[in-house]
Amino acid sequence: MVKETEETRVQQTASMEDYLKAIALLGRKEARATVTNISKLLKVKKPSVTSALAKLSGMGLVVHKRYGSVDLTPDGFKAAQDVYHRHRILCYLLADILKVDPKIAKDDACRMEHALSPSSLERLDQFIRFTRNCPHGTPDCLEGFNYYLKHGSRSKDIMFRCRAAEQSNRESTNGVKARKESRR
Amino acid sequence: MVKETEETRVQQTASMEDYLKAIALLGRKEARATVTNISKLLKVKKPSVTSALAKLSGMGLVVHKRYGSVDLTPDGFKAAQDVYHRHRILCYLLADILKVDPKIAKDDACRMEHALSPSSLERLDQFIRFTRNCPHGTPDCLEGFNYYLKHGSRSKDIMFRCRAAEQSNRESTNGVKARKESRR
DNA sequence: CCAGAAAGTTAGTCAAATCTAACAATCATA
DNA sequence: TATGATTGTTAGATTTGACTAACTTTCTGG
Repeated sequence: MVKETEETRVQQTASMEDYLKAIALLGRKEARATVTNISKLLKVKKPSVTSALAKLSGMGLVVHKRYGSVDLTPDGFKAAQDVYHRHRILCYLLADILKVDPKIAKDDACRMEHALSPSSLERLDQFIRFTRNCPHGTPDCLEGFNYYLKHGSRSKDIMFRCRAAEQSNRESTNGVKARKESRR
Repeated sequence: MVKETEETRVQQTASMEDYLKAIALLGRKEARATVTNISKLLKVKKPSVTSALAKLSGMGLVVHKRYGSVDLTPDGFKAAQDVYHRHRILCYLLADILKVDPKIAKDDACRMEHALSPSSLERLDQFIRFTRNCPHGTPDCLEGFNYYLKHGSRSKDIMFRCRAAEQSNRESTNGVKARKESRR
């Protein structure tokens, strides 16, 4: 018997993930998910959309009536949510924690979201939750970092609260990974 | 007159960046950068390497003597350094700060490195430097985060040092970016 | 030195994802 | 309700980056 939380999640290509995300986004606004709208949003030509929809239909992720409506199946919806979650998490890290310009943060997130593994996503999510659920507001670390960003050095005031603790600092990972396996 | 720091850096594709990184890596070891070695490292077949080298030659990033040596030009070296820097920064974030399994961290970094803009890289770099140059060791925030990761909740002890401070928390960025412009 | 092994290349194929041009369906309104 | 505009599709070309099969060059040990 198979676990019910079965993650049979077939890996989408970056392109297909973008289409799913766009469809989900348009679907929940006044703007309907149509070939033309998707085309405009992703800045691709309409035939590219038609062809992508055919592929996504084949994978059972959308239902596309010829000359008609475009809808996500439950699987498609889940997949889209998944991409969008990765997107939001990356965006938050970049824009809100690291103070990258929001537009650039969004663009980067749009590209990186296709490359984030579940494990990394999970940890990033935890980290963000950690920085947000401090009962007194901005945790020291972020406050300190914001100061550091602005002035180029640490605030003496914030700094002295820093504890002594050793950090094992391994220099590992030679930095190259097979192209083949790094595809999604 | 043009600025001398002219960043005429032509955007490489992810694939080309991988080749550059591999060549740089092999170049500075006992293992020479040869077609066969690059092929093994990136897990692609040799004809793919030959063809990539032809392209990189055309771009003036490597010098490849037929049946012979493979060397980075100064530009190629710079480009390779650049990719590798992005790689190390992402790896550090994932593995050392977020405590993602090193192998997974490396794989993720290998994919995300192609999508990180200079601005985000810069901020990430600053953040990491910030977490490392604390004169007393691990800054509170990381110490606190490590505790949080292990126990699922904050350490009361660490927490009370957290300052009150308001955080303006905008929910922005609708999360879709044109595919076209998100290519490199 | 020369024969087989190893390394590298060439030529041609394939798949993914885009594009353009031309056609077909639907809509909107006069 | 006809007709022009909008929307969507089909067919076919292009690009990128991989692959296989077959060939050529270089190296190496007897």
